[in-house]
Amino acid sequence: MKEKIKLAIVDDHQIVIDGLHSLLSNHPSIEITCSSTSAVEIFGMIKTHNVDILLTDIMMEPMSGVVLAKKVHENYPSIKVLALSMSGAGDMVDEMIRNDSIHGYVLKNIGRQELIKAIQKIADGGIYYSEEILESLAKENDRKQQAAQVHLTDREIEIIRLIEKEKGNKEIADLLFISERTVETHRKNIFRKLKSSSVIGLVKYAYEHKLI
Amino acid sequence: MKEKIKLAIVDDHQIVIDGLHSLLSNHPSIEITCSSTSAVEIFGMIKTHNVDILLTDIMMEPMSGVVLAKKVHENYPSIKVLALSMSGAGDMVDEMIRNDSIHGYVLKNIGRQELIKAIQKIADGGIYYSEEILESLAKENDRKQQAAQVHLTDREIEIIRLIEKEKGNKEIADLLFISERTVETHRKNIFRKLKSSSVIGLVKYAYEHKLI
DNA sequence: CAGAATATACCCGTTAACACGTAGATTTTA
DNA sequence: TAAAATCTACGTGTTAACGGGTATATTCTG
Repeated sequence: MKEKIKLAIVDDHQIVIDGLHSLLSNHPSIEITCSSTSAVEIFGMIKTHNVDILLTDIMMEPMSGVVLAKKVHENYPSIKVLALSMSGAGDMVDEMIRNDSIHGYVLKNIGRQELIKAIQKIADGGIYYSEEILESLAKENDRKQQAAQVHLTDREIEIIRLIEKEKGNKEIADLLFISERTVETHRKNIFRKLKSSSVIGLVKYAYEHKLI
Repeated sequence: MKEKIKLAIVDDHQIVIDGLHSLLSNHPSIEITCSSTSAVEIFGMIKTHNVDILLTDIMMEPMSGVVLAKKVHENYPSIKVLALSMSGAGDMVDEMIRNDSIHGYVLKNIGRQELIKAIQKIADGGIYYSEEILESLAKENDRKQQAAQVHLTDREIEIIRLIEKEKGNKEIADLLFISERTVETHRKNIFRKLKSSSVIGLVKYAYEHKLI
């Protein structure tokens, strides 16, 4: 008999964890080794638990699944990540795929069969993206091509979105695990590119280009 | 032995249904008689299935849980409704409680114990609202009362528009032939009224309320 | 007419934001 | 492989922005 696929689950809604648990735990080739409602906590847990695949929600506070996936990929490159999302929030998918931090992305309206299929495919070294995700990925690409006229990088857009949420430089630095100086540098570069000189210009740009 | 509590479940995410199913189906006093990912479908099903309590998600397309609960209450007044929500989207809770269309409201980060407790309490003719809901309900009330009092004066709107045009306090003062101190005072008053603490909040408010 | 709302104006203190530089490490692209 | 872009990071300043007050004249409104 082959080794079971070892899963870690993180989702800030306990009920979803329970649901996934019940759905998957009785499957012969799948084993859930740890789960948590906190991204920070699960990051600590996968150090000591055996984990092949991390099943993570995307929209989580305070640490998003995007950030978690990246950290996991950097620190435990052998662990695969399957992202779960409520809606096809395509914003971040693209970035995650590019930096190889995730190996699959599915919506939560997925069925049991498809979910297991996705897990097995990823465990075998493959990738899995649901139809809806591929669609919204295409849309996101269109949007980016338009935004390319002003050449804002992914990182810069990420920072604009945080600025728009009224985060200070220090907060942004903490959220992205970078130095406050770096945030200032990004901010300056954004100002230069948008020919603006205050956050107001950024927010206006974000609204007009539907970045938010 | 007492009659089992008969549940209907609707949530547009199959995974949540499966989760709830697994969580509740092995409970001795609970029985799930039907479930669906469609509000329309479940409304048809409860006609022929025995249902004591309808467990429904709030954020659903195309028919929201709010509408569904209301229709169920009108057509089958004996059926109790327990609403489930991802986040404490307090907007609609208030309305639902007022027209008696729901008997309970919990967040999806609820645990198994609490969920069962809620179901049993409602089955016994009681009501159940989770702490978070009660809190966000209170907040929502505050927000509404304050929002009703947000009467920005003409002068203040004039100043918001200039701020949005990236004018500094000094520029605004010169344009309106008033002192820079006065502009600062207006700004402070606006902040106070909008419960914001930076220009970003003002600009967002202006965009959202089509002041510009 | 009395109270509320509005527009005006000032003081004091803190700090986050922004200007202008420089520069190494990594990744992408030509 | 060389060049370009991106992300990272630091130093040194200046100042506009913001929080906390107080206060007066005018207009609106019950």
